[in-house]
Amino acid sequence: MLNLTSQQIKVFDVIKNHLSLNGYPPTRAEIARTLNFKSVNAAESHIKALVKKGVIEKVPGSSRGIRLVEDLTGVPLVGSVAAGMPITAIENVEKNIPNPLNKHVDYFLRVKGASMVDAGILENDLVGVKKSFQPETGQIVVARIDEEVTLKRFKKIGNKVHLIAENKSFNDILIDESMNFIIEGIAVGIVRENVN
Amino acid sequence: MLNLTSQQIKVFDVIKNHLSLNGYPPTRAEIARTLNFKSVNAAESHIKALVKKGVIEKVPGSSRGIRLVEDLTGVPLVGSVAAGMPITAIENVEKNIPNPLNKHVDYFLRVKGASMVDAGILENDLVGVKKSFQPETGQIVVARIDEEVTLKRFKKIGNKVHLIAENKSFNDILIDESMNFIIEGIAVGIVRENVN
DNA sequence: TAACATACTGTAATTATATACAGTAAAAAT
DNA sequence: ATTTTTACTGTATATAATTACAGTATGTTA
Repeated sequence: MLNLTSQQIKVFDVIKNHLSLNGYPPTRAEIARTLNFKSVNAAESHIKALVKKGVIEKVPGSSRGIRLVEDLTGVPLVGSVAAGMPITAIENVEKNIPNPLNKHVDYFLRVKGASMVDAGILENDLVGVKKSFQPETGQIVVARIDEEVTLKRFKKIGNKVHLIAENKSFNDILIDESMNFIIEGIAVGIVRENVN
Repeated sequence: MLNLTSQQIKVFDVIKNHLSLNGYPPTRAEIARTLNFKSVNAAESHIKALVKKGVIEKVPGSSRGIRLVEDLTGVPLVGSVAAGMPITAIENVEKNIPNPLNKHVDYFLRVKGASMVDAGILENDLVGVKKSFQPETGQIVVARIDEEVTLKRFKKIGNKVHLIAENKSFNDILIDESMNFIIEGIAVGIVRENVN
């Protein structure tokens, strides 16, 4: 997906949007119209460039014969978060997965460790996360403390934030001023790819 | 989806398959070729009938301008199973949901009760199920005992089948000849639509 | 029993679409 | 410094595609 020029990205997005809106790809003329090209050949040339760069495929002779190479539907799955990176940085994204939850999900995060087993969240589960900075007490949140990303239950007592593990063998965390602390989002669902 | 004739179903399936294989709908000529019609107008007439019956939409003047009205992607979600019905009978299907699991799922079944909480499977979780009649010991299965559908861990000891609940307050079930017993499938994944 | 729906074949016309070729111009890579 | 890539306009053409019209035949509904 990299190495695309800004114009090529525009053309790519027109194709992508046309597909999701109409259920079939646009013609050269439709692309040109959308981007105010006065010649259909402008679209054709961009399509050739996109094919050359491997992001789309062409079916020669076939009307609307354009296919997206990568599956861009679904929600990014973040396996582990590299230090100093925003969670959804491309470098962290393993793949895209379809969203089965009937609500908005910004990303899925793979759970490390067993700190939430008593809430029915196991290691390697994928937590559907909605970006949010104002969780309510009782919600399960994705928090970042000193560059480490963790899943805990959020509780505000007075104006102190407690992060509660749902596992007797784990200690709760009390946030204080010395910590580099931020709420990344709220857990809204779970996907488990394996049951044993 | 009902009231379609067998030929109309064939045409509908050609459209559906062409979409999933190629990413765009077929032309009249492609439909005719696939079904060995000698006239493109046979396809055109069937398309008109399908539009009239409300299962597809046409975009007039647009090449390949065919849309499926119902979203047929995804996997059926079965809420509860009516007595005497096969699990995936249309009557039991709540809706279709996209499959986030990287493997084949025949249907999702909504979990009733808390018998599997110690395996991290909570009430109202959606279990992704693959149809199978030969589970291995240790696998979590969907079983039907005397018309009741239940989720348990399968264990074969000698030639006796035990269905183990993963919850101390539940008793295991030992299957005997008097029971009307069948294995419906194997759990391959979980989707939880709500976390609290 | 008439009207309508199903299920096609066959022809034809208009329009939709892909795509090549000929240019121009500027930026980027070699 | 030259080649290549990007980014278009403009023209043209062969073919892809929709869609109407004219039939034939059978089965179903009113």
